[in-house]
Amino acid sequence: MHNKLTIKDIAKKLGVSVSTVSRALKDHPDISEKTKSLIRNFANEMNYRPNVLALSLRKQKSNTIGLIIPEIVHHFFSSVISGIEDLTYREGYNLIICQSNENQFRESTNLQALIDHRVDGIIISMSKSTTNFNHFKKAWEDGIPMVFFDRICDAIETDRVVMDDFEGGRLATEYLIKKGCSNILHLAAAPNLLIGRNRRDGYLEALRQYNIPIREKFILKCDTREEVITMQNHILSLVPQIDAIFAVNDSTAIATIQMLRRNGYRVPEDIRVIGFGDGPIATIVEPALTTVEQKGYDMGREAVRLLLQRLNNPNVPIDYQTRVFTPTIKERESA
Amino acid sequence: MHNKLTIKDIAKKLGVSVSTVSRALKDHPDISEKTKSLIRNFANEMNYRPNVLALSLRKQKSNTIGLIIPEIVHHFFSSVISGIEDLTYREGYNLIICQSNENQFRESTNLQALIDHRVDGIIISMSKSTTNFNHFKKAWEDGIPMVFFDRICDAIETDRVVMDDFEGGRLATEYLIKKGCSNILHLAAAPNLLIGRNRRDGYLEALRQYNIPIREKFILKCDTREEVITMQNHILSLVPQIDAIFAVNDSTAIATIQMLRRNGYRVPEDIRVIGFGDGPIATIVEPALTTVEQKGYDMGREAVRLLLQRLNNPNVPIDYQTRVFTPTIKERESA
DNA sequence: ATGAAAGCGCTAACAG
DNA sequence: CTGTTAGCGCTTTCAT
Repeated sequence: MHNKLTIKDIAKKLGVSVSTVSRALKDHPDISEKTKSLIRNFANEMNYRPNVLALSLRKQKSNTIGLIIPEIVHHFFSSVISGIEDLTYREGYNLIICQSNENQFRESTNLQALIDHRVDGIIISMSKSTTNFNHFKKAWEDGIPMVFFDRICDAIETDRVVMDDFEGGRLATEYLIKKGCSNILHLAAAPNLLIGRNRRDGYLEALRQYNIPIREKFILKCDTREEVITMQNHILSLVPQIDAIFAVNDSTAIATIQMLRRNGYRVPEDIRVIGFGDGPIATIVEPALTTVEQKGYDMGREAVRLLLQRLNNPNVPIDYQTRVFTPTIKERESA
Repeated sequence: MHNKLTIKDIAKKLGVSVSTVSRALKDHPDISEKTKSLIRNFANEMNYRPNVLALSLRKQKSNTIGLIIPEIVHHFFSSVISGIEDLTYREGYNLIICQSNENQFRESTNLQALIDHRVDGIIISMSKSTTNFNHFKKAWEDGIPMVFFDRICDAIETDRVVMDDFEGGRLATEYLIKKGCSNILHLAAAPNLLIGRNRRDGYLEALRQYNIPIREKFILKCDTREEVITMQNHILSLVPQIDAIFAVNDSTAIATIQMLRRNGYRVPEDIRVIGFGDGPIATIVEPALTTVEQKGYDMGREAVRLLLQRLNNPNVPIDYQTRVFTPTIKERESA
């Protein structure tokens, strides 16, 4: 059963003290080469492995970082995880992943669990349903390093990694305008999500820049495939007045395109459609989706980098930083 | 900084011994209701949280389960993770996730890291490139509970959760045959992957069952979108002789459909195409993909269930079990 | 009903 | 150069 060999066992077997073993194993200069190699060889042969738990307890540092993510089954988030995992692995950290399922209670439980596990730092993307930030505030007051990404919490100051959603929204809209569109419908996210607000504000800004009147009826809360179906009639009723659609995410954009085509409209000839995200679905649909590119993998790595910077310089106060990833348009066929 | 309150602090503050605090906190019958509530209330007020690390060290049990997965950015795997995460969360376990990136060395390092962390059990889906199983064997000999899912390792005996890929392949092929096809091309996975072999064998079995001659040239190693593009000419050269295609996974199926359509073939009228997996891309493509349904989320939960069954009955020897998820055809438009 | 003390595996003063 | 000792925070006999 399990690898039970401890440094105590080694010490006994070799007739030395535990501290000598401990030191030899970590190449302490005080130990003679002779004893070192003796101990080292023996440890290797016996396949000795230090007990990480004991180490963490002793050092008050678990060498683990925690991650709270709304949904794992989501291309953007899974790419972020992938980026995070790659870098933490390389740096010798472990990763504990929690899923909030877009639920505030669970998010708060997860946070507590990670703190209980004495993780060295936490990377978070906030749940959609979170409106109360006390759990974050408490963690912040406890002094545990946190970096938020994508869905940041503006109620507390931390390191952040974000897309410039405003610029993304502006860019997408400008792209449509430059293609000659001026009646642009925006399928928007729920207004309580900062990220959705920013994309919408970018949309508004582009309109303003090009002196295009803003019409409230051209902004619809509709950010899922299902919602497109539910709101089909409403959207269709607006279609005769519009020449383009900017959807807040790819799946909404794609659902819209399909709905449009089923109803006899051509994309992009009749209506241009642009999405946001650039997940795997963007390229396998026809027409291929023009969309705003979102670099999940890189954002994940950057989040880890910010965190490590803090963990590696525990006593140096570092100003909170915000890394902004400026999006680009991924030009394909739908717009 | 961090929550530093320990049971020792509480003991001192309240003028009792640490053991009394420890017992009170876990509702030991020996402690009087009075002291219990005294300690309890104080602990609550002071927001006491036990140190999980110390607990794990003491109990020789980390209450954590480990997961090694080839790639997180993959719909099937991320659904499995989601299922695993949901259940482990509910059962009060933590989850450490590692990504092997389809690389044997990294898989083996991950495994060692998890063991070092004294995880209570490990859930694994094997990397594609793994051909040497010593790391698994070693872990197995150490007695650490493992459950393999999907990409199982048949070199060692463990609990397993699998799709009946054979039946899936048979079903898919039979479906095509019943639609009147008899010249069915199979786009297969690399032969060293059990899962791919099984799907292929199912294909062969269906052919046999319906007395359709097996032609080697109708089995191509081609299991990615990229490979479809690379092999485009070869596939196209076979198309005049065939009336259907069974692809080993959805993305290959979809890439094939698109390639076919670009070359003037209609799907399903000229060629029927069926996939395997039923990821999110299956429904957003046109024609919607008929495919074999794979229940990642449920498989994830089942893997956890098997593991917990072992963890909760540590001294009861339980026969290794294999849970088989029988697939069904998800009928849509492409076949 | 409560306390003292040992120990989980390891590190790091402090001695010699 | 090496050993002794005191913890890290918690549980658990064994006393009382």
